[in-house]
Amino acid sequence: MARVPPTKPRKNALQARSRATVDALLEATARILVREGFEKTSTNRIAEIAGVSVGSLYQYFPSKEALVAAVIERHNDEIMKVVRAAFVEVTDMPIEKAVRRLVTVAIEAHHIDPDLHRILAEQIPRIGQLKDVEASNREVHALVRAYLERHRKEMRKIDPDIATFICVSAIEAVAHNTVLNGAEMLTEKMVKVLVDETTRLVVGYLR
Amino acid sequence: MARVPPTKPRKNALQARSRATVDALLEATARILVREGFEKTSTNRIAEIAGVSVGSLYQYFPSKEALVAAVIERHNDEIMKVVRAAFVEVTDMPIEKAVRRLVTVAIEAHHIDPDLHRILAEQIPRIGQLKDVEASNREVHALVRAYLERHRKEMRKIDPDIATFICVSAIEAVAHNTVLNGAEMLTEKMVKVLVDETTRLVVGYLR
Amino acid sequence: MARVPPTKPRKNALQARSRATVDALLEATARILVREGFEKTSTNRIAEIAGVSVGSLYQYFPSKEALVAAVIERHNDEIMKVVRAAFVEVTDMPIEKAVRRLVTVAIEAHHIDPDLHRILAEQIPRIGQLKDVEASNREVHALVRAYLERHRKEMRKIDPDIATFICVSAIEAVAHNTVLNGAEMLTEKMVKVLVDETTRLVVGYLR
Amino acid sequence: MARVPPTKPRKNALQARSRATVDALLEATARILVREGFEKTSTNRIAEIAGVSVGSLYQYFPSKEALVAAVIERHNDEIMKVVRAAFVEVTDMPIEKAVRRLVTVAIEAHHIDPDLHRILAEQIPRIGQLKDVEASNREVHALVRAYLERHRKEMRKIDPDIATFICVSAIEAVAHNTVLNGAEMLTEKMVKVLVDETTRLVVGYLR
DNA sequence: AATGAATGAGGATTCATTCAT
DNA sequence: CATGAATGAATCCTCATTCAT
Repeated sequence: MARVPPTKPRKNALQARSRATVDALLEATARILVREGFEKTSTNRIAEIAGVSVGSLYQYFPSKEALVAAVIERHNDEIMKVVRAAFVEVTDMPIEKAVRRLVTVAIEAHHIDPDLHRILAEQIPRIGQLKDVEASNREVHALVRAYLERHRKEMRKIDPDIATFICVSAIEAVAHNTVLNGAEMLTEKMVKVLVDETTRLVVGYLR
Repeated sequence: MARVPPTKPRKNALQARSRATVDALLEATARILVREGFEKTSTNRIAEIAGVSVGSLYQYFPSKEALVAAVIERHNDEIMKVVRAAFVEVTDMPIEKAVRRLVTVAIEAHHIDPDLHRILAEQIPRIGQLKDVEASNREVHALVRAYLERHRKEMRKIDPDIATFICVSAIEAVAHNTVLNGAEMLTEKMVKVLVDETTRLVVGYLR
Repeated sequence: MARVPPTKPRKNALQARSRATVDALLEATARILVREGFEKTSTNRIAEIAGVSVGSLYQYFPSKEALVAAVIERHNDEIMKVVRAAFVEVTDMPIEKAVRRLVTVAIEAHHIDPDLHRILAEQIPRIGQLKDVEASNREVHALVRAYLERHRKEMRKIDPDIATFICVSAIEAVAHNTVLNGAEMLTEKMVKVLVDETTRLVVGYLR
Repeated sequence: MARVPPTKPRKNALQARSRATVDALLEATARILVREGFEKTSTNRIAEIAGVSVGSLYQYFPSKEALVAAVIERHNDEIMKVVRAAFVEVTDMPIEKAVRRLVTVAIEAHHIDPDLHRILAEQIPRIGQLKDVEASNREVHALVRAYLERHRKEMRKIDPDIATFICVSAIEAVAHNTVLNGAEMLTEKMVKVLVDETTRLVVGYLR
């Protein structure tokens, strides 16, 4: 059995100073991750950039992986906040409007710190099972499924699990590929076209 | 400027013995990659598993990355062979039949050595720009686009680039997520359902 | 463009413990250099002899060359201290007495750790331009030149740069060849003869 | 006792083809030595540049050092040819004229392939005792000594060994430093001045 | 709590040399 | 004789982690 590094943060960092240190560490990790890549992200360098000693780093995080996991978690939380809000907003909307909104949010969410997003996407498999990310995935599926069941009447007859899988895959794929293909130079018009088309793709499928 | 390790193979290994060595190295790399992950894939270990000395490894590959790049290339070639054949087969089929065939092939192609596929998918960004993979992406886009233009009359009016982007994203997403979600325990029935649904998704969008 | 290893020390080692480590490393390097030669001087061996881990070595020196450079520098400093003192002492002496003193000091200076001196002399070109050594060379030239100008009246008319070049070359050559030819078995009497003759050579030339 | 690599050439290479191979190897070694330095001079690279297989290299030279030794020897021979001729020419000349001629020749000899000369000068100590070079040194001393004894009457009373040591040192030093200090940009006028001055230095000393 | 010096296993890579063909 | 593929010991260097202060 391969030895897997521990990934849970060491303390809850309730104190203010601790909190600041932890933040600095996460910030530093994210920055280095983006600028240098995972291989070159060393704990010594993270500590240095965070303006903290390595010793302190290990006071709060038991391993390099724990640090990266925490960064992933933080990023994931940000995205999920946006996503959850969207689902609240969308609950009672008719399919077409709802899908349009969700697609828009999906693309927006993928554009929160897109460089970091890209790097993290690569690292997630490496860090072992991120409970957090998996949970988020499941949550998204649940939310979509719930919406679909609630709006069953607007749709053709269709297995809700399959439909969820297909819809989530399609929307995520567009959002994901959009980040990859030069996230920066994305004009508003192009986003609109993408949203229109993806909405059509999904709605057409559900009806 | 980040220093990137060289990724071009060193010799072309025309002789039989050389060819065998190279093959053994690629096989070993693939196996270790799958079983231990990229970080733990060391050149010494690769050489050992390949039953070859490290020196020989470096005779043919200038770096660890070059080795991984070659494995990626090989895997990519296999996939592309299948994909190209599918497009030939599909050229004159009507949309519905063609999409169904292409979706099927996409899922099949992602299941050629699915564990390796998963690992490689993660490594591709790390290895720098793989000319090969990018070229394949472009080729797939071109093939889809060509098909769509040829069958324009069966479809609603639609920008061919956008349509290509959407279709490729959707099909790939399903295929990709299918590998990730336990490729092994995929029943024939489930595949059929997935193919049906994805076909519906795409065809519905194009019509 | 040939890649040249970095040669600047990494930290200034202000703390006492650091200082001790650095000293041990330099000492070890010097010893191995003398006993085994440059090629066989490996960083692992240096660390071992210094009673320190390789990691610590690289905490203070970015490369093997940096270590050797530091040893050269240290040796150079020792020599220059003696040489500078000699020039102070000599400023107002008449030519004959001054030259005699300088020749004596040159030979003595070359005999500070003569084995190390020999090895280092070989390595200096290999380590790239040692700012330090070049600076010392220039300084010696400047000191000689200054002396000659100050004592112009005791000498025939002569271009000071040429004279400096000739005098430095001659004195250094004798000192250098003396170390090479079995530094150990050098009797006092022989040294006296050498000093006498070299003094005569130089003074004869200047008058 | 340190293991020293063998330095004697393996065969006498009487055959024409052999001769050509050996020449190509020596030429290649010299070129790489000059262009890349000793560390980077590998036997594989030498063979490649020489257009010969490594195997063949080892047919003629038992080790890398043997190869370098042979290059040194060849260079040394060239220099010694010139030097010996000079001594023949000079035998019956009066001191002043003779010294002037010898100094000129010394400078010229140091400028036969000066880049190679520089590199070799560094390597000679590393290659262990080069019988050849030592012999040449002794021969030069003997030639000088012989000349001095023959012309004793033109000189003051002086121990011939000491005188030889001093003269050889002085002349070599000037020649050596001249190569080191930018051999390339040496004008004829500067050479003349150097010769004049060095001659004066040495003759002044002997008289 | 914080510090940062020290650790040392481990990994990538080179290169002189051999030897089967 | 020539070839060049194969060898593998040896080397440099990194970096996660610990622990005395």
